[in-house]
This record gives sequence, structure tokens and C-alpha cells, in this order.
Amino acid sequence: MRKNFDYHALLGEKNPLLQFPKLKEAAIDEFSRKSFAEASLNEILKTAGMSKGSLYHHFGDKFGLYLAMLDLIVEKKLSYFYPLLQDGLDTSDFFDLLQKTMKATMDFMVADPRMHHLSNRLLEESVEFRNRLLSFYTPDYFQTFAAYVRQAVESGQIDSRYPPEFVAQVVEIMLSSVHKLVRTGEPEELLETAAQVVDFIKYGISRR
Amino acid sequence: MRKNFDYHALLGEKNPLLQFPKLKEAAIDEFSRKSFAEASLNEILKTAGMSKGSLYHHFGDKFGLYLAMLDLIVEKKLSYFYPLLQDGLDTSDFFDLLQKTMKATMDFMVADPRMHHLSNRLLEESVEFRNRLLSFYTPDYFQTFAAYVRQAVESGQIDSRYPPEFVAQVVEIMLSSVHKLVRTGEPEELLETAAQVVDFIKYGISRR
DNA sequence: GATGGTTTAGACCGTCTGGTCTAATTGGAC
DNA sequence: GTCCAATTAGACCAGACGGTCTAAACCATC
Repeated sequence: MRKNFDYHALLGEKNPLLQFPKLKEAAIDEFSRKSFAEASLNEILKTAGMSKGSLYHHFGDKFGLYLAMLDLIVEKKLSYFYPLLQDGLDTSDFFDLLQKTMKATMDFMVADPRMHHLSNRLLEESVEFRNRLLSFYTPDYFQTFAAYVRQAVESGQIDSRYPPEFVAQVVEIMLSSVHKLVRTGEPEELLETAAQVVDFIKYGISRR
Repeated sequence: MRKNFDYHALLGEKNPLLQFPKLKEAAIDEFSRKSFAEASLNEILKTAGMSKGSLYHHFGDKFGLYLAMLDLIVEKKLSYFYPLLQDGLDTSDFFDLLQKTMKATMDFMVADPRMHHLSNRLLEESVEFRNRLLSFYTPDYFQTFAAYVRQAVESGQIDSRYPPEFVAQVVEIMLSSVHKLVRTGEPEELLETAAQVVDFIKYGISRR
């Protein structure tokens, strides 16, 4: 934790990473392959052709670089979901919402698998590390499916024999595992697989 | 890679780790919390109260220790599945097999969550590392569900609209995610959750 | 051109890493 | 007790790590 450095200045439009494209790429590359502790700052700097002085001047420390990078990724990921919310989405049709979310998640994953990997890798970091990152965002910034699931149970779309938390977990497991289900990444495959996954979540695999 | 050291001697009944219970515990602890590269050998040694000389004498290097530990874990995990195979299991009933596998996986996870974590963490290691480990086992040692799935598709238990590989992947995703679905770990909860998961995989979550 | 803040370069620091090596200790065979 | 191999202890090594710091370079303003 560096003194006299305001990490908040790294977020949003003034994110200094926007001015260092090579650093951004090098960071995403390294942090998607290794955990935060395992990733080598020296390696990132070498790849990006940046000096240590510059990095510490702009980002404070290793954590600052990670935070700045994550902010860009989060923004990128959200950009895949904004269209959904604008297109007059009917959030009362749970499975339609699920299918669109699944497709958006796959699009994001295919567009840059490194970012998808990085998101999943973050979930494996220590609680302290994740909490420290979360402290820079408002609590409801990352809303999960839990709310919609509860709604869908009440409206009778989801069978009430399952506890809502169970369903929410299952949905999140499938969303974070899309990379294991997509093969080529071609647009038509994504559409088909997204439909298939939702179909599976909806009706299961037994013969019908 | 250490010269003149036979890693194969670490496996099976003569696994030297069996003679160093504290080392075994320390290793499982560290390797379940950190990746192979991230884990600290010095920390393990300190915790186990063992000297560096001893470790390198018995295990060759860090990799040897990991291999020996993994061998014990694999054996432990298999011990949860042997009973299934012996009890005159009807492998033609896919969903019965699935439920028993699910329950065994949960039992294993609850008995020692560190081992379950470690198995999952291994899947995140580099391909080289995993291949190096796999080279010490016969190819069919870790059989997946793929064969049974294909069988179940042919016998009409699984809907043929899904590609068998898709179903196999989905099953493996759920099996590796049991820790996200089990809460207390009490025996009755495990039974219920195992049934619930299989029910979900079979029929989905839609109202019926 | 002079001034002064911003940015960059990279030598350097203490710490930790996995691994090596040698000397001391242990323990069974005779 | 003697011998010798197996085992243990831990000092030591080179290299990598994140981070600090100072001096140079840059650049806008006048």
C-alpha cells in the first residue's frame, strides 16, 4: 500500500492506462496467465518497454496497475451488457434474459479470452485482495442473477422445488464456464451454444 | 528437473510422504492455497519442521514433493469411488451413476476441502506442468464421464439434441463446482444437494 | 534562452525464492 | 566398538521479486 497515492484517480475516463496501450496489453497478458502475486511486474515492463520510474509515477504500485487494468476490463464487459438493458429488455421473461446474458458473456469471452480468464482468475484470489478491489466500487456495481432468480421463482417460471440460491449458483457456474463449452468461437456457434446451454438449464439433458 | 532422481519411486506404497505426516499436511495446506509456482517450499519446510537436506534427499525437488502429494490425493479420491464400482453398479443407468458419482465427489470434498481445491487448482496450472504430471500415470487412469455419456445418448437416456461432448463438459463442470453448492457439509445436506444437482442436470429448472 | 514542474530511466535495496553442497549425525550390521 | 551408508542440518548461492530514489530528460510557459 503506497502512501500519498490516490488509487481512485486511476479509474474512469482519466485511467492513465489509456495512454499506454502497450502497457495495457502487457498487463492483461501477464495477469491473465498468472495470479496477482505470481505475475511479474518486471516482465510486464520489459514487454511494454516502459521504465519502472514511469510505472510507479503513474500507478503507484503493482496493485495500482492491476486496478487500472481491471477497471478497463470491467468497463469493456459492461459494454456487452448495456445494449441488452437498452433494447427494452423484458426482465420478466427469465429465460430470455438468461439467453441474452449467456450470449453476451460468450461474445465477451470470444472477443478477448484473456479478459474472460482474468475475470475467472480473480475469483480465485484471496478474499482480502478481492475486498480491496471491491472497495473501489459501489456495492451494487456487480449485480448477480440472484434477484432475477427470486423473481422468476415467484412468477412460477422456475420450479419451486429448488432453493433460489441454488439456482443462482448454478447459473453463475454456467456463466463462468462458457469458455469450456465454446469451441471455435464462430458467431453461429455462439448462438447455437448459448441456446443449447439455456435449453439445458431450462429442461435438463434427459430425453423428452 | 533434477538429475539422477527417479520420480517414479515416489508413487504408490513406497511414497516417502507416508513417513512424514507433518510434511504431507504442510504440503497439502500450502499447495491448496497457492499455485505450484506461488507456493513456498521454505514455508512448507518450516511448518513441517523438516530440513531442506531431508526434503531434497527424499523428493528430489519441489516437483517431486508435489508429485508425491498428488499421488496420495489421487489415491484418496479413488477410494471414494471404488465402493461404487464394487457394489454391482449398473453402469447402464446413467443418472443413477451420475448421482452416486456426485455424492462421492461431495463426500470427498467435505472430508477435506483442501484436496478438492487442490484438484481444481491443478486444472488452472500450465499445460506443460499438467502434462508433466500426467506422464507419470497411464493415459486411462483418469477416465472421464465421456464414455458413459455417449453410451447414455445411444441408449436414449440423454436427449440426442445435445452433442455428447457438450453433455460431458456440462457434467464435469458441475462435478468440479460442488464446493459452490454445498453449504454446511452435513451428511443429510450432501444427500439432498446431490439429488438436487442430478435432478437439475436431468430436468432443468423450469417449472414442471 | 531561462525557469520549473512533470515524466522517465535505471541503478540500487532488502527480501525471498528453489536449489546445492558439505559436514555432522544417525543407526543398523558385524 | 567399528564401519559405512543413509539421513539430516543448515549455510550458502545465484537469480528474481516489488519497491525506492536520484538524476537526467522533457516540455510548456514566459
